[in-house]
This record gives sequence, C-alpha cells and structure tokens, in this order.
Amino acid sequence: MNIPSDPKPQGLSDALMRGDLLSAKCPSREVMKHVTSRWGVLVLIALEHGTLRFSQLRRRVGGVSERMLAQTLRWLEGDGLVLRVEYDVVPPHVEYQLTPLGREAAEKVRVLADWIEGSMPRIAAHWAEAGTGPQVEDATQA
Amino acid sequence: MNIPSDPKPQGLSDALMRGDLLSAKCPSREVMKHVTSRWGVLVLIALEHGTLRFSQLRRRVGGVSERMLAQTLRWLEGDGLVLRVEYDVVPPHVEYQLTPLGREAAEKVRVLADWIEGSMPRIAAHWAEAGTGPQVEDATQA
DNA sequence: GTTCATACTAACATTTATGTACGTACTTAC
DNA sequence: GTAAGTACGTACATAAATGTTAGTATGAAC
Repeated sequence: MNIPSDPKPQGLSDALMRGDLLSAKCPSREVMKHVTSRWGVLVLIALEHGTLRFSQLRRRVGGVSERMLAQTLRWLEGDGLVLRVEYDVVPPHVEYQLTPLGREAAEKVRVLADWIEGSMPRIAAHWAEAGTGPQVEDATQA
Repeated sequence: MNIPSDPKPQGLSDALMRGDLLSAKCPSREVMKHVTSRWGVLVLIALEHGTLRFSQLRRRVGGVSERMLAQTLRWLEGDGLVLRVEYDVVPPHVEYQLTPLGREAAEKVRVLADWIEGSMPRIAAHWAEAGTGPQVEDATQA
C-alpha cells in the first residue's frame, strides 16, 4: 500500500528545515542526479585538472560514449557547473571547463571518489567475506 | 582567435596511479553506483542520525518504494556500509545502522548533499537565466 | 581520391533502475 | 469478523539511463 509520500510533516520538520533532500519533490534532487550520475562524477573529476576539449574528455573518461558525454555535459552546463566555450573554426573546437560553482562541486565529489578508492580494500574484503561482490564469471573453468 | 594549445597529458598513468576510477573497469565504480544511487544517498544520510527500522526509513526517505528501499539496503549491506540486525520476533523487527565504513561514506555524501542544498539558489538562478531547469508545467495557468 | 579527426545530433536498441501490485505470517486493535 | 502494521520477496510494467550506429561539414594528411 501507499504510504502518503507527502503528508503534513509537522514532526518531521527537522528534515525539512535542514534542507529538504529527504522530502520527495525537492529540486536539489535534480542536481544530485546530474552530479552523481555515472558520468557526471567522472567528468567533474576529469575537469578539475583544467580545461579539456570534447574528445580529450572522452579519452580521459574511460568507457563513456559520445552520446552520454554530450548529454552529461549538457546537464552540468545547464546547472551552471560547466562552461562550454566554442570557437568558430573550421574543424570544430570546443572547450569545457569548470565554473567556480563546478569547482566546488567537483571537490566534494572527488573527496567521495577518493574515499571509495582508498576504501576498496576494506570493501572488497567484505565482498569476499559475504560473497556479495559483483558476479564475475570465472572464464578459466566451466 | 587564440586557441590554447592542447594540454599535454603529462602521463595518462597519472589518472591510473592515483586510483583508476577514470579507467573503465574499476571495481570502485560498482561501489560508486550504490553510494550515489538515487536512494543510496538518502539512505546513508538518513541513517547518520542513528538506527532505524525498515518502515521508519521508508517514511523518512520521501518517495522511496518498499522495493527500492530493500534493494538499496541490500546493496549497501553487501558493500559493508550498512548493518542489518534482525530480531526473531512475531511481527518482524529489523534494524538498520551504519557500519564504521558506512559512517565514513555517509559523511562524504552528506557534505555533497549539503553543498547542493546550500547552492540551490545559485543553481536555480542559473536555471532561470539559461532556461535549463527541469521543465515544470505551470499548473496555475494554461 | 580516401581516410582521419572534430564535435556533435538523431534514430534506434538495450540495459538498468525504479515503480506497482500482490502475497506472506502473524499480531494487535477495532 | 475486518483492518492495519511489520519487513520484506516476486512478478510484472514502465521510465530512464546508457549504448550503437549512422550521419553532418570541413580541413588536413596521405
């Protein structure tokens, strides 16, 4: 059954006052979606080192398709985190860089990313112990 | 027109050495996926305040379905970030809490969430200026 | 001439995340 | 008796993210 998602939260005002991310229709969830999207995270981190062109970015961010890179960049640009600079030259030339706002976001995201990377041994250990890791087929044996 | 020259990738290994999140098949991407998933973020933040039961969590995290809450909790539990404690009593009673690892993760995630909430005015301003925000139909007028 | 590179967009296909509805097994409250 | 609460699992359906392929317009390299 449905628990009313937006009841009158008199007692829950705590969550609402310190920011309403926990309540259903907060616009910040949209930004969160862009920033924490699969490629959003990586694009922000990649751009922290400086300006990059589209295809440089594509090569830097392993596995991203052109379509998703373009899409992600449009999201971040729309949120004012990334600045797109286009040069009107014959072979197209476009540069992407972080805005001041984007630099702030990238920093928080990178802290999280660094933590994950640094904690992978502990997490992987838990995977092994609990058998919960990603299912990897052992190709060496049937 | 002054086009800055290509930034030299002083070492592609740079990205690889400080952690390989930017390279395609890094296991940390799996953890990132769980932690930055739509509900993963909110569950971690909600549990920072302390232990919660399933339905408490569901009420706290606005808009989450039972299915996705269970799924998200299994992800986080599998990564060793959340601890599930089950009491074998007649009406089921299960408690969820952060592990020490989970507390670390939740902190980074909350910093990001707080930043987003605090930056919403600037972001929304950019939305308005560029017309890039989420398409919200104005229900008050046609 | 062919090919490559650039920075994309559009169409289409697929995978994944997420939602909805229902069932469980039992208790308490009405 | 009915209804509701608990903590889910399962089946099904949809929405969203993501991938794949093809195409654009031009110049440079071959």
